[in-house]
Amino acid sequence: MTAVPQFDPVIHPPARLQLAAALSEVNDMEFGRARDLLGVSDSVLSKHLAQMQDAGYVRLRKAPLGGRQRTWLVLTAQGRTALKAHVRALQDLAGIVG
Amino acid sequence: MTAVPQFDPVIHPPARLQLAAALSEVNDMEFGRARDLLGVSDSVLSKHLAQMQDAGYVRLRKAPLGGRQRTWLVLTAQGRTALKAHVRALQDLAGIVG
DNA sequence: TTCTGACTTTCCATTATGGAAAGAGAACAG
DNA sequence: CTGTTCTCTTTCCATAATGGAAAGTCAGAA
Repeated sequence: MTAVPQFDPVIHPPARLQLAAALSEVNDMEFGRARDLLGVSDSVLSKHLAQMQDAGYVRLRKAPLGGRQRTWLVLTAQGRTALKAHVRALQDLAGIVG
Repeated sequence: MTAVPQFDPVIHPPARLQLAAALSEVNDMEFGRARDLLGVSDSVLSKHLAQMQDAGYVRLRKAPLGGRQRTWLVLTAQGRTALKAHVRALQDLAGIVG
């Protein structure tokens, strides 16, 4: 009996919403940069990424940089679509407010 | 070191965001109607309302209707401002996505 | 082989959210 | 006046989410 539109639970939480939005701006982003951007610990980012991967919204690409292995985060087409849909639902609210 | 904008924690959670948005459309709304709209129990709505009242975003007006006492929910000016600010932050993300 | 850097996973604490049930106050029935 | 009923509130509990610290993993450096 939920008369209101539901939001995507994978994307709605602040940390993941901000991450998805940030990733939508670029082709990819380094793990460490994303961690600093969100202001969370390694473990926390890693766990958020696991959820987003399970949903198929993010893909991790591991490649060496400066000798060391680094992880690059990429928003998938599916992730971009989900983000757009979520934002559209929010914009509907925006429209309501005027 | 949070480089991303923060959302209003009182308004961001789905249930309260939807409630705030719904209240922004009308002058007031009956408790029971809001409860059905959100699809939650009396106790849950009551608790969400308590948080929104603490933040000064909602005011409860008790008045009789059909003999019985009813509670009407009203979004305060402060609540409307907060909702707008929150929505604007979300629209910035929307802009990012295109 | 050992050490390091860069994540990942486990462990634990805190907080949020939700429902059921008990409470509280007002109005109605008798 | 007393007992009920209606309409929320508050309390009690259970579950899930989120976060950090610390331990674990793995590839490349030394």
